[in-house]
Amino acid sequence: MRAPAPSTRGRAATPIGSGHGAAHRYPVAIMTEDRAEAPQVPDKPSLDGLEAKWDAAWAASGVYAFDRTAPREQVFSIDTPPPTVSGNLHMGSVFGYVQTDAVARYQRMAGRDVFYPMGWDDNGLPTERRAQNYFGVHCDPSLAYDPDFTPPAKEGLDAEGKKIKRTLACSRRNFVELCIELITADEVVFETTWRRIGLSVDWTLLYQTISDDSRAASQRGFLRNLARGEAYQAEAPTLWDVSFSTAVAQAELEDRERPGAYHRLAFHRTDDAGTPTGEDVFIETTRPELLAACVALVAHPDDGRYQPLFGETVATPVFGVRVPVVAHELAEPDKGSGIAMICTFGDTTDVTWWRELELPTRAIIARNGRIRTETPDWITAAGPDAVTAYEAIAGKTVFGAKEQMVELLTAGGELSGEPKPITHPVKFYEKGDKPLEIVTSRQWYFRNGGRDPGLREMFAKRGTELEWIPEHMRHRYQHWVDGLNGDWLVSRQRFFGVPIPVWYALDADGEPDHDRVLVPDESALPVDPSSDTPPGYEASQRGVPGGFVGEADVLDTWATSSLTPQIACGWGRDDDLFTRTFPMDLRPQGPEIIRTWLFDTVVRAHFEHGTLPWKRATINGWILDPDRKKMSKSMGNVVTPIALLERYGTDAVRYWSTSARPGTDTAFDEGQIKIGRRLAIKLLNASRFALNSGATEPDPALVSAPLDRALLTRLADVVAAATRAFDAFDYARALEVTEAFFWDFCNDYLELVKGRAYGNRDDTETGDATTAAATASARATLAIALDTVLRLFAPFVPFVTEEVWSWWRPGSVHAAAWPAGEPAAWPVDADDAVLAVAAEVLGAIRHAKSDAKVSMKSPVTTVTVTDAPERCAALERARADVTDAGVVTDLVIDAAAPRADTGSAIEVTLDHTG
RNA sequence: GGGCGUAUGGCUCAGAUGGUUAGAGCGCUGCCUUCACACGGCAGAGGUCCCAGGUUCGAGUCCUGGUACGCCCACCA
Repeated sequence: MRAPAPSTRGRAATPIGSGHGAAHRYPVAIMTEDRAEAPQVPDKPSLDGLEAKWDAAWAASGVYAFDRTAPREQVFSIDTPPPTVSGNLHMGSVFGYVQTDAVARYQRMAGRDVFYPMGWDDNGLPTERRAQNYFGVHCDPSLAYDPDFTPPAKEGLDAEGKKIKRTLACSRRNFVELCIELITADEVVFETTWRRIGLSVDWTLLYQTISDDSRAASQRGFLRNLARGEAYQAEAPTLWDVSFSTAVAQAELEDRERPGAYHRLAFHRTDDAGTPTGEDVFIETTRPELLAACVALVAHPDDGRYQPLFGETVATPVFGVRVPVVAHELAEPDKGSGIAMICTFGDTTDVTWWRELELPTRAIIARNGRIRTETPDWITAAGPDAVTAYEAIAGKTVFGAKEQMVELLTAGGELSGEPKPITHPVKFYEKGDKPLEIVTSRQWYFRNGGRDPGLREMFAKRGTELEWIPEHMRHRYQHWVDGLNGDWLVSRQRFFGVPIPVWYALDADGEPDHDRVLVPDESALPVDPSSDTPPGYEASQRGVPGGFVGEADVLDTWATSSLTPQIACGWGRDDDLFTRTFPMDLRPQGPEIIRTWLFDTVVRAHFEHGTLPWKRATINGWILDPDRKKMSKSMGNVVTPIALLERYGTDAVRYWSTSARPGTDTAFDEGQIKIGRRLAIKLLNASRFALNSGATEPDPALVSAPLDRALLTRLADVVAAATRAFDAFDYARALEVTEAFFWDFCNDYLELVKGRAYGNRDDTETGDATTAAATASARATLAIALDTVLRLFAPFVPFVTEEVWSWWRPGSVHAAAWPAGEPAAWPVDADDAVLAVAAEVLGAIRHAKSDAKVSMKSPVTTVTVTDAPERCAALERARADVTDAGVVTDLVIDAAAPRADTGSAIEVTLDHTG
């Protein structure tokens, strides 16, 4: 029987590396010679430089290239999260991406054609922000394009090398050009950085979310949604970030605890004629600056204290505007005074009340976050005092207006007591640093079930169809879907993004008619409505009565990101590729973007294709930030991935990442990285030893010694366990079982067979007439074990395994077959008792030597082993190996019942003569 | 306020369907300058398995109720 050839996959059979490992040499050549061509084992193997060497080799050989001819069932496609191009790499990214890469490498070795593209998420706010800081500019879309525009700064510094203080306005087109200039340079660096972590992505499939293809896909998706009625525009109160001057979606919110204060304000009851009766109603508010925007007071319908007031009107303090007192279940009797003022709009509850109670709109906050400067008519109607009061706050920031209002209230005796400081959650845009305001504006929305229970049910069902790893992560999806309270707002008043591909017809007065939406032909995509012309119009009609105007807004970055499966798989661009890769097999991602990226992607695929976008999602855990530990700041030793990669090597960092269970939060632990490095070094040295012992021919037919058969028995179990684990996407378990085997292999088996493998055992003394066969058995077993272990480790530590592989094996280990099927051809015994007992006895001998404080190499004249008969029999079959490894002259094996007190009785009598 | 997750030696973590003296690595201690590896090897010490009840012949493992931490969601008066 011959060794099954490691099946090197056709496309990857190209020799890689430097001059050895030629594919033609195997398996033919080794079968015709006594011994394979000598492996090229360095005298001093080292991890240094392996990353650069093998990254280049892999790129040259195309070992990770996707084979576009593979049928769908053979393909494993991965929807890699496109990282935001930021110039540096975060620990969390390394963590998650490496875990996915291990799965990808397993799938590839297991025979799947892995479609594993990478993308850069370069559209959107982060890039805008960086362009502003880097070039010292900001976008003013009202400006005309200046072809000769020169930004005032580079790297945030002006011509004299000083930090710029004020940014210079430029046109939208100039601004976009600068953004692209920035990311183009960054992405070159970024790719280099990312290649450093050894992802087996096919870099020729790299995409950008701002590229023409992505913009076309995003716009096509939008237009299809529009045609089917899944996209619509509406004038509605919208969460608004005042510093970025853009609307934001529910998914982009976060609460932050902020200090505030309850102000107790006196509203005045009036008689039918509007004359104050002298009775006051007190409400408590944290936002007195919105008093001018008050449209009603509200209390719970069952609240006896306020029931007499329902239907009455009261006069607001300071302004004297008359507002009704209304009832609504959302009002909480035990919060504050139990009655609240409704403003347009102080918070989202106000929006609910305003909508459900059909209250008027009296907005006073402008989009820049300041109080509107023109005096509103309802203030004017309230009289000259109200106007004077309003003028005192007009144009002020929210903060300034609040101070002013407190003064006015105090002056009028309408502020009861001192404001009571509290801490309360305030909504922020997750990327912003000022509280969100709510303004009314026309925006575009995608339906997502937030306002349609039937559709919400549909998306909930999609969530149950998806396979979640770990399983409990599906709750996060479910809760998000259950908690949706509005459709997905997708328009953004930003500049560097995918333009919403529509125009509006202008009426005879030159005003846009938003009901007459003009759309481009799909073949014209991508379009920019600010410079392109809608079908049926001339460019000269832009902005003139009867002509058209382009939509100025861009799409939410998630509106494009939610199409990454379509973008990567070539939807509408490469139908052949699309049918081979979509729906995808795997979406790996972080838990924090289930509500955005994952959910939105499900929504888009459902609308567009009527399917899930992928079969399953793996959700990685968090890294507990080292900043939370006391060390980093005070000690000043902030750890960056790059520094760790340089210090310990990529394989070591990958080892740490893949040690963490799927979906499990993990504390950053540099110690674990050191262990990874040690493992990599151990792989080099153990391999060197095995190969220098003549272990080059992994031929199971040569394996005869009981100890060797026992080792392969255990290895077969390890292969099976690792395969099972990987099939369940539990890479960490696969690593664990492989690693455990490897250390035992080094510490026990290697020591036991050392002498035999070298072939330096003396026939006359051992009385072993079959020394040659025994030596060949040891060597073959070492070769099989090494060959197998390298492949089992390859998904985790790709560099060191490839290095060792190149010493003696053809092709790339990453194109080699996963060894799942090979143990079937091994001479495997029913159990591994021989190895277990031999290792135990060797351990006992070591223990005795350690207690005696003598060298492990010091000779022992007599070792007496008393144990159960079957265990003694097993030991007998490895007698020579044990005496060799233990440097024992006389091994006495005494078959007896194990002693009651110790169970098994291995008794070692150390009788050393040195 | 609701949901999810986590709580195991100094540290980081394993411990399917409950079953002999609870495991690993790091760190610590002692020993071995061993010819693959001192970026090594051998050995040792170290644990009320968060708390309180319960089910069971038997619970780290199941149930109930707490506590602590993390994350997500929730209408910011």
